[in-house]
Amino acid sequence: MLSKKTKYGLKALIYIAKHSGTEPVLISEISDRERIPKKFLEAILLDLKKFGILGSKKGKGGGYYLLKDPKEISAATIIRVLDGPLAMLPCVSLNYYEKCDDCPDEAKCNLNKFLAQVRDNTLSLLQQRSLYDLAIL
Amino acid sequence: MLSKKTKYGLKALIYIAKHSGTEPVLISEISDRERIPKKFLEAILLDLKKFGILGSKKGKGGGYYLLKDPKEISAATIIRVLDGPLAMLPCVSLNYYEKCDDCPDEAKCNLNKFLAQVRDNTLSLLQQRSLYDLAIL
DNA sequence: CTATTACTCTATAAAATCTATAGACTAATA
DNA sequence: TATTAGTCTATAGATTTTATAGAGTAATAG
Repeated sequence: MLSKKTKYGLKALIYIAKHSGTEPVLISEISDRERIPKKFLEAILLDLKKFGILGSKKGKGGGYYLLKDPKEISAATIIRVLDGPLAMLPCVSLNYYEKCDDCPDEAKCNLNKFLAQVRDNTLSLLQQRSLYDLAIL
Repeated sequence: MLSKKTKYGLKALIYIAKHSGTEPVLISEISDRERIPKKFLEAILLDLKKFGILGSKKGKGGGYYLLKDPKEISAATIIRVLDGPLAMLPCVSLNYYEKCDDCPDEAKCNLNKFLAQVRDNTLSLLQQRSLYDLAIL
């Protein structure tokens, strides 16, 4: 399951994508409309900024805005940034790989082989869906 | 990510499937061979028993054994029993459905539509893979 | 019938992660 | 220079995860 953080982050990005105009979008607006705790949302948007998905501007007329074309931001990227690995185990993660303590030989591990298939299967869908797709869906 | 509980449970089931003979398989044998903490494994196997996947026998010559043909036990079922919902959010879960507090209209929620696709995509793979497949993979 | 074996049940608890909230601070604009 | 709006640091309650301990119960062998 996705964490609330990730769910909130996805909703916020979709909201920003839908409301991208000349002006940046306010945290408080997103918080109100999407019913996301404001302080929590601040932290989430900051994460998305650190990763280079969002930009921000302070003061009046400020807010958050997308740094890239929504078509260039994949669902896989967003979920990875907010939720961490997509893979079901660290030993099959492409971006957060870690060896299992208990596994003597990964190449012979049936679970590893199976979960690598699951990863490929999930990834193929999440990589081809962009924020643009999510916003118009 | 899957919990260690689920990972251990899957490994244990694969081990039992591979070593199904006339005699049940000992907890301590699985624990030793698969390097799973014994007391933790006891609890996990008990869960799998409560759900009807495993049977057990006490005393000498006792242990755990599969109650069904490994071909009849899907990966989806195992993961649901041990890890809970496969869906990325409760609002798209078939077996553990729960409405979002913050969502005024699920039918109009883009995230809901998208994650329902992800669920179908994952499910189609997990349901067609059986414990038999995992054990021979 | 009793010793041994092996699963069962209840309780407990440390550690990690998740879900926030508070408040002072900084930058931008009018 | 007042107001607006994002930034940063700290903290903290709740929940979940990952176990461990130990007494109890059922089955078998001899």
